[in-house]
Amino acid sequence: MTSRPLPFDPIDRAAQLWEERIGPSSAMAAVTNVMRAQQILQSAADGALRPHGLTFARYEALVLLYFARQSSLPMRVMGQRLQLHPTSVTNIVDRLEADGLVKRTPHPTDRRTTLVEITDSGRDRRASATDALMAVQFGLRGLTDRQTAQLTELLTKVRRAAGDFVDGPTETL
Amino acid sequence: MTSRPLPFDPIDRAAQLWEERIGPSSAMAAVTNVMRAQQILQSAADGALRPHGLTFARYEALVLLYFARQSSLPMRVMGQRLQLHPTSVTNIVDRLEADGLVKRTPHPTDRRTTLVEITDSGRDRRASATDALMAVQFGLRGLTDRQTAQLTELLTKVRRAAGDFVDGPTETL
DNA sequence: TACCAATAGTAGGACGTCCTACTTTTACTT
DNA sequence: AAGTAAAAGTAGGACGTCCTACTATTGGTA
Repeated sequence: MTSRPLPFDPIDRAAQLWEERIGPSSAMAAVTNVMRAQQILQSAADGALRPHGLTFARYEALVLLYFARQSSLPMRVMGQRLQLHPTSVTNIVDRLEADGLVKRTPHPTDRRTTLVEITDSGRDRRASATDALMAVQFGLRGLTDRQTAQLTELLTKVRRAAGDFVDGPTETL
Repeated sequence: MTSRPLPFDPIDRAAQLWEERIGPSSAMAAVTNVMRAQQILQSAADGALRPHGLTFARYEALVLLYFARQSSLPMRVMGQRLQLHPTSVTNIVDRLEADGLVKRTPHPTDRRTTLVEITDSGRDRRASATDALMAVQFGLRGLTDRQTAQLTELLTKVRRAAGDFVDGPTETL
């Protein structure tokens, strides 16, 4: 971000000072770690996607539509699945549509709803972008598969506790 | 973000579809989890700080200056410690200064350098903001202390692998 | 000493995220 | 049937992050 890497971990350093001068708080260090890790992963993913004219946010939207049965979804549903504010979905779809990767179509029965459909060009782009992302492991390095799964597990707990989702009746599939 | 929580975990769902249609990739789920967890924590922290007129980014800067020996640091050093781009530091300091929480002063010997010093008002604000953040555990819930430490450990590995810092000669303290 | 590279910080712009406010359409309730 | 509440999207704006480009200053070297 600024130049050479520091010869020490600034987050760990801050955690130590925090403990000395304010008091014990494991949460502080964990939260700061999440913040910084997110930035690193985002940057790595965006870097890998840049040659393909995508950002990670747009890539996720593209994948979501690729997975959809009709290759299309209402904007509202996209927002729910991607956990994004409606205005963020508008923003992302605007850009994807400007690039011809998706197109908006009216919902057949509900005139409030706008369907977003992935185009052939969008499918191609998703494929090549996926290759690029997998080539760099989504920017995630330094963990074994087991540790990666552990990380997912811990963060899923956090998300659940935050009310991000509720374990429903039967599914999950 | 959009309405009621989903009755299933959208990230886990996406991971399943990913595995079915693209192939196994534990990294994808982990990265998405980090992204979303960051957003949740950021939102919680910002929410707790809003009544105090701060964001988490500005709060971190304030704490950093509070920890500094002379209560002041060059902008460049702030960027290194907070792992921010120089222009982000400029942005944050601009806002803190506009609120009277910090002030810019010239470096005594190097006229290129700008020192940022926390004001008395800034100290007060940091104290009350810290109380607010600790009251909500920095937005982090759902983990035991042990799991929180584990999360920190895993993410530190990720950051180290990304070259975020290097274990220097002797220290860490 | 004189020049040229490196360093510190800022300006302007792109993105993505959120929020509030607004329009249109649908659903519910009386 | 009418009227109101809820839902779907969008517009405009605030923030924070990055990037590129630029100015001012310092440091190193020929």
